[in-house]
Amino acid sequence: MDFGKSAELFRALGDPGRLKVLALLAAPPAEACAPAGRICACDLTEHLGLSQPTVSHHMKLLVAAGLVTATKRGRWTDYALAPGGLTQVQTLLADLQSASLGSVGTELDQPRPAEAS
Amino acid sequence: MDFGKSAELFRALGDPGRLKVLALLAAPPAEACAPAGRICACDLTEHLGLSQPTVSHHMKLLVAAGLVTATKRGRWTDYALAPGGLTQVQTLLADLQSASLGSVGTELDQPRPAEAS
DNA sequence: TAGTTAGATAGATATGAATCTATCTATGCG
DNA sequence: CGCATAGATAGATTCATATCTATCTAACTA
Repeated sequence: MDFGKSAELFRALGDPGRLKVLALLAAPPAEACAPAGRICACDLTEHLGLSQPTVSHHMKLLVAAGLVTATKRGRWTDYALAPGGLTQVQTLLADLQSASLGSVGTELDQPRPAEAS
Repeated sequence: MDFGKSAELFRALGDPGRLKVLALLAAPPAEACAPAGRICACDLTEHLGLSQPTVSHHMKLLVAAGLVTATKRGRWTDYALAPGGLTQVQTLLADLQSASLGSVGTELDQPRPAEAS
């Protein structure tokens, strides 16, 4: 298990707004803008009560974490749950719990610059 | 679903060192100090390669998150996985994925002081 | 083509978080 | 009881992160 990568994934889930996005995407409300099963970025600001750049920032993180997909549609961007994204998280948890981790002692990546100083 | 509380739980998992602790506790190595199935705080600094106060800080977060239990044994403190702790995380994920969330629109707690300003 | 709109990006700011040294408190031992 | 030890806490530092305003880029429309 790559603790560094896993930690990144959990950190992506560590914001209430981002959790709300995922919940919305799991059961997308019918909106006029987006095709069925997706949510248009233009609707997310109201759902989240945050400014447009903030929403964009959060979505960027979710996409980078592999939890969400973004599809451009002209001016619009539609977001959807990435297939297998949350399942990957569940797998990480299962692995963590079963400790099927091989040589645990050497698996801690050092992704932090501060540790290099 | 309480997104604020859930986010806290995921944030607790969002550090590679803390993930490593959980993995160690899932399959505790046989140490001279701790009783079987647990890990003594005195052994964690070496496992993690961090200073004692840093380890203490991390363990405090894991205990507060309900993922780990701490048991004083004289001068020593033994840590173990909290029963149902990681299972709770799995449940949150399952809930998130199945979107059995009731009225999603009102569930975002506002735990952040910055939002009050 | 000029103007409008959607959404990403840049930059600033305030807050949060990981890490360390130093210190304190509790426990154990001679 | 004085000293040693374990581990929590305090404080400082550095880096990360959430949020906003402003701006840019791409797409659309008249």
